Amino acid sequence: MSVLAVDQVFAALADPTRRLVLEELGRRPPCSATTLAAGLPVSRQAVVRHLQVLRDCDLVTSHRAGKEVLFEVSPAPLTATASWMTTLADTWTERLQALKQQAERAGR
Amino acid sequence: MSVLAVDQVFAALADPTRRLVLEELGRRPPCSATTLAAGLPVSRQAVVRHLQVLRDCDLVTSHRAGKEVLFEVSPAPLTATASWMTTLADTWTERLQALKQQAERAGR
DNA sequence: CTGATGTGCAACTGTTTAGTTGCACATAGG
DNA sequence: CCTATGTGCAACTAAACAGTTGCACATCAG
Repeated sequence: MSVLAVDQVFAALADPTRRLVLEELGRRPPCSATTLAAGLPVSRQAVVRHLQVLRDCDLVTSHRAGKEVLFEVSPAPLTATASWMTTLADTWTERLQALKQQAERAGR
Repeated sequence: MSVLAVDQVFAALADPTRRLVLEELGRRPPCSATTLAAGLPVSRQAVVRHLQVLRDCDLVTSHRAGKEVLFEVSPAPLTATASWMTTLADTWTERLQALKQQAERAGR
């Protein structure tokens, strides 16, 4: 997963309303932006823009069905970003332990 | 980990400059904002504000040493947020699989 | 063909926030 | 005591962004 993609996923998940859209979409069968907006405290256009952002980083997928566009959650980037974070955290933990051991040797 | 904390961690990591500060701090021994700013393309004040944000969600810790304040990475919230994301992704994956099985039964 | 429902696009507003600069205060060293 | 260096606080600017509203276009039903 590229760093740019991680950047986009973080930026997408940083907004509370956008996470709300994502969670609401996760609770439903594939549905349109209009249907989704009916159960949310923002306008349809706002939901559409959020869905576009989420689609740009592949957190949702969309396909036309007749005259409406159906959206669906796609959890793959979430998993990838989570493992990226875990790797980073592990690296820092190792470095911190190395620093502490170094401090112990110096203090002895 | 509370949802509010997850919110803060996402908001903190969403900014590229702030991730740069965090990564740079992870590569160094504990150091001050002034030292850190010397190796970054932004002013000291900008670094200070980023470090305050990072400290608000416990991604870094700080302590006074004489006349300077030393900062250090603290990976715990990162690990917690990563596992939160993994859990969410797993939930959605299960729901998607349930929907597909339902579609198969309906199509038969 | 006509009306109804749904989507797409553009302009506008208000708010948030990253970044800078300037200055006041505190602390170590001569 | 006095100067260096480092930190903390406040005001200001510029850019990004969420949200809204209005209107044009497309699609299905009668």
